[in-house]
Amino acid sequence: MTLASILIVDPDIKSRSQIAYGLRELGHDVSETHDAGSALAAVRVKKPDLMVCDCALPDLAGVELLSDVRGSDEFRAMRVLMTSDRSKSDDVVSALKSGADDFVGKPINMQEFLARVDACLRRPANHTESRQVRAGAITVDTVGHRVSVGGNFVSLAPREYRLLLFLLSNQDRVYSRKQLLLHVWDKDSSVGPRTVDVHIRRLRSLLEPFECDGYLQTVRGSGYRFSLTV
Amino acid sequence: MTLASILIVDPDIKSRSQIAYGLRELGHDVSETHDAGSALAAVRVKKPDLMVCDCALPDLAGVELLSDVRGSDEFRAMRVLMTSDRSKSDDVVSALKSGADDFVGKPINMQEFLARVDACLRRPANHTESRQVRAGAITVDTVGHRVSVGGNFVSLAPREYRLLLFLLSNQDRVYSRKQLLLHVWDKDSSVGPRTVDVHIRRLRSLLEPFECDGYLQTVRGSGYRFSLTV
DNA sequence: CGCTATTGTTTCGGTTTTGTTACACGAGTC
DNA sequence: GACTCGTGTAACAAAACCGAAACAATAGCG
Repeated sequence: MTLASILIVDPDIKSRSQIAYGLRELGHDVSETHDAGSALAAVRVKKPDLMVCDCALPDLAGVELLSDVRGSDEFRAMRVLMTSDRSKSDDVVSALKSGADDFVGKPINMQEFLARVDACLRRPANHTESRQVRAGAITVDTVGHRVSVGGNFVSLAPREYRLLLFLLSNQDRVYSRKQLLLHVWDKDSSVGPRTVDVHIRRLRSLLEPFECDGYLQTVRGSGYRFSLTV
Repeated sequence: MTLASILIVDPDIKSRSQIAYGLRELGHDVSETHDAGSALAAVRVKKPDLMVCDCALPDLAGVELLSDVRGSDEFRAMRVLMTSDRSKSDDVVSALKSGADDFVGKPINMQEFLARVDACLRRPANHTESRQVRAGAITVDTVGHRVSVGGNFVSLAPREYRLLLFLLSNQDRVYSRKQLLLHVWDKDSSVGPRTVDVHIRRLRSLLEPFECDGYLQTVRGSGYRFSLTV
């Protein structure tokens, strides 16, 4: 990643333009915003490789913006380098703990800053997707598309997999057949509601050898629910 | 990585013991050395997860020790955090450029230091462009573009090689045909998705004599995956 | 230029998956 | 207890999907 798209979030025009200048010198594609709101908008549009963000923003703490980004599936992989006044030494710790890739104190030493930016971009993305969804003995590896129950791999048909994953990620909630069709089947598919029953049954019989079939619960008159408690 | 094995390389007893104390407080397994020579020996024996190394060593520049480590296949993955007197501002840049994972200036702010150590350990190993990629009996030499299975060299066509290497370096992940086309074929090439099937098949038949064809797994409805576990 | 290795396409056939339907069962209600 | 509605179960047929193989196009090489 030699040339990157970088977003600077800093309310202070002076340091913002100083940073922007240094990065543009190196050929990076730089955008600038002054608060968290416009930063989020810019992130959605530009999908930058790196966000350089000050800890003190007018509308939201920089660390909270960071948490927001790390919490979203879509932008979790984006690198984030936080900055802050050197006097506020707590910021370093809280920024790094919240998942910042690096931190640079102000006033900025441009040589160091650029070296750290480079290092950030060179590194493989850190905060990768959350892989596993778990419930009791059941584990679903969403990246490897694998399901294991009590350590044994269980092979599921595609639709069974999607159904189980959906129910597992939304435990303790009842879904009507119609709702399940909406979420697990294609939105426009015209499939009879009894189809859901059949798939629930198939899932149950697959989970039965491990005594996990009870987690798929029928709610008479309403639909189905996944829950560990009876 | 909550508890780590950490090696401190610093000629100055004071800062060395200060650092060691802070790390031990957190429960890490800490060793100490004072120069590059004993550091290399210690690295070989202890295989630490992280080396904290000062830039000014009596027998060798800290940055050169870093380069040595990064140059070896065996220890490339070790994290390295460099330290140096804050006045010597060049050190930051040269350390990061040489592949340090992070840098902290002295005098050390212990809170910041520990947060940065944590961040280092949390991150996936960075400098992993190792010469060899391995999985089970399969070894891919990325420099010599050679593949051996159980000691026997296997000759692969270019595309087969790229496909195998890609899947091997991303084990246990399912890739759709589209994704594979994106990664293994050229980004804009308009190639039919079934082409992937054919290449998977060819790879399988090449691996079959060594009973490794099972590692290339079909995930019905989703794509393919390389995995050592069935 | 001609040969060969590589690469992509297509077709065919078998298997798995999937939705439907028919029927049995069982809980709740009167 | 009998009736009814909703659900469980099993069998079946259609559709989707993948593996295998044959074939065509292309590139590389002498």
